[in-house]
Amino acid sequence: MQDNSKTLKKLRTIIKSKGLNHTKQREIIFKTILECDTHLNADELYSLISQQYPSEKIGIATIYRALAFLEECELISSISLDNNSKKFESIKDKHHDHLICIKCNAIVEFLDEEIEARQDKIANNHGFKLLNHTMYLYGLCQKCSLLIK
Amino acid sequence: MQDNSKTLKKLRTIIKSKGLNHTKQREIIFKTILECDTHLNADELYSLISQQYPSEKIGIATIYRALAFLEECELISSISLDNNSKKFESIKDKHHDHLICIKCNAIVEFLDEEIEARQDKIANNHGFKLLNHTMYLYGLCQKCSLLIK
DNA sequence: TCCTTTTTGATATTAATTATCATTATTTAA
DNA sequence: TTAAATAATGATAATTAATATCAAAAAGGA
Repeated sequence: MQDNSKTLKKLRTIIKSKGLNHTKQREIIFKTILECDTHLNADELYSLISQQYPSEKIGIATIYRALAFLEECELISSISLDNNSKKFESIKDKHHDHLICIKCNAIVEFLDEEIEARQDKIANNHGFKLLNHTMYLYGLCQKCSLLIK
Repeated sequence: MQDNSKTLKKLRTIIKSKGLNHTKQREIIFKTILECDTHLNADELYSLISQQYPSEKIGIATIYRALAFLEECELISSISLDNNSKKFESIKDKHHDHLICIKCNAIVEFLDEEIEARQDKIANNHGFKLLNHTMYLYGLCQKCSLLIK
């Protein structure tokens, strides 16, 4: 079982530092994203929370608001996919890049030290101080590749 | 003045090979994307075409259909942006990645064969057939780096 | 507790995209 | 060239993700 108490405390600290209120809803939403090992969009998150916390009755608007807030605080990150919906994941994991199937939207996370090093070098060569990057590889996963042939 | 006749011919060939009909509308839409040097979304394309071909009265549904078709034929490519709209560009220019200064928004385009090769390898290792990718490196350019220190 | 401010939930609204369908255009074959 | 068959279009209805509105509820501080 994972321990997210530290990350949840971070959320509380950020909320307080902004002079905002801690709420059950924001905690549940963030906790659910932390505990989930796949990428979720707003609707999927709404369904999941409705199931796991049936007594809370958290509205879909609150989900959207919390997602925007958490992303602003850099506690979660999002990807815009081709099929018109944004998917979110927590930023507790180490940095990684994404391999995305354009057919079934399967997402594989990976990290390649060689590319990371090369990116640094490229930035340096252009006089840039590299701070961050995003890399998305789009293609067909094995299963979809076979279906198409 | 650029010459897109070859690319337009390619469109005709593809259409014929699929047993479909060549139409004025598809030609105008593709031609407009080819001639435009910025990224356009469906609505921007609709406005542009309405201005440039006022007598044609091409409907917005036709724009969407043509965009989906052209993308399927790999004659254009799209990016899903954060603000809920897809932007399109023609695939005539050589592929490149982007280095972006988060301070002054300067953009440097680059291509690194080593990374490209590595990306292919990574996709293969995960059973993916790589079709496309995007890579954005964010940082501070030399000038902004100095200003901040 | 009371007061002020924030947050929520229900729902209306907006905006991008897709579906429907009658009409028009294109292609092919006679 | 013309007729029949099929594909494509344009107008618009429908759908869907996301945002805005607003009264009611919850939080935090005095």
